[in-house]
Amino acid sequence: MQPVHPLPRKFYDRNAVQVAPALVGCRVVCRGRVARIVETEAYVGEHDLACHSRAGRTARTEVMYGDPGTAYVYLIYGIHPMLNAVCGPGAAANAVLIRAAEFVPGAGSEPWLHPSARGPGNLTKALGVGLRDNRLDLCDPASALFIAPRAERAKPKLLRTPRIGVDYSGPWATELLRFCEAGNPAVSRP
DNA sequence: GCCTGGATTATC
DNA sequence: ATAATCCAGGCA
Repeated sequence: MQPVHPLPRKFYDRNAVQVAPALVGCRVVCRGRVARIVETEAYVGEHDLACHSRAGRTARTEVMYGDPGTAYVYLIYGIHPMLNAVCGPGAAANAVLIRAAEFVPGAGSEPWLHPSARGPGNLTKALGVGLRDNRLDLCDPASALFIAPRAERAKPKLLRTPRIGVDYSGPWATELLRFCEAGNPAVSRP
């Protein structure tokens, strides 16, 4: 078996709208558990009214201005950690939210406890991603958390839809910035 | 300091 | 439809 190696920093050093579709099919590796990404969302910077960096540099968003390829993990509703990958270009404060992934048979991961439990909160729970993982370098193979390229050759068939849960963001609520693998049952919603 | 609300989920 | 649960961000 080839050692699974992380995507390089340059992969992330571009707009989230480019990175988000490219991450579908890639594998999240967290402390020995592996999951194949099937759903992502792009948050495209300060002008995006659904993006946390709309507030500019703050204690929370500082990580988004750091190196592309850094993990941005935050707590939503006081309950669920959300996993993001910081994108660029440079310090453009873009990020991709990893919303759903599927169990990979024989890849060292365990099946999800509840196959019906989907969505970004359940993903972090299943993988063991927590707030302590905020600011981890996703490009470091020694990192407890990183993302590896697609195992399969073919690019997944993608569906493009508005993002989930951003109704407050006015015109940005309808932008087609969510990318799902077509027909995959692990996607949080059709 | 105080107040509001959220990139969600499970349950009624 | 709504509670759970807590912190970031805005404003005083």
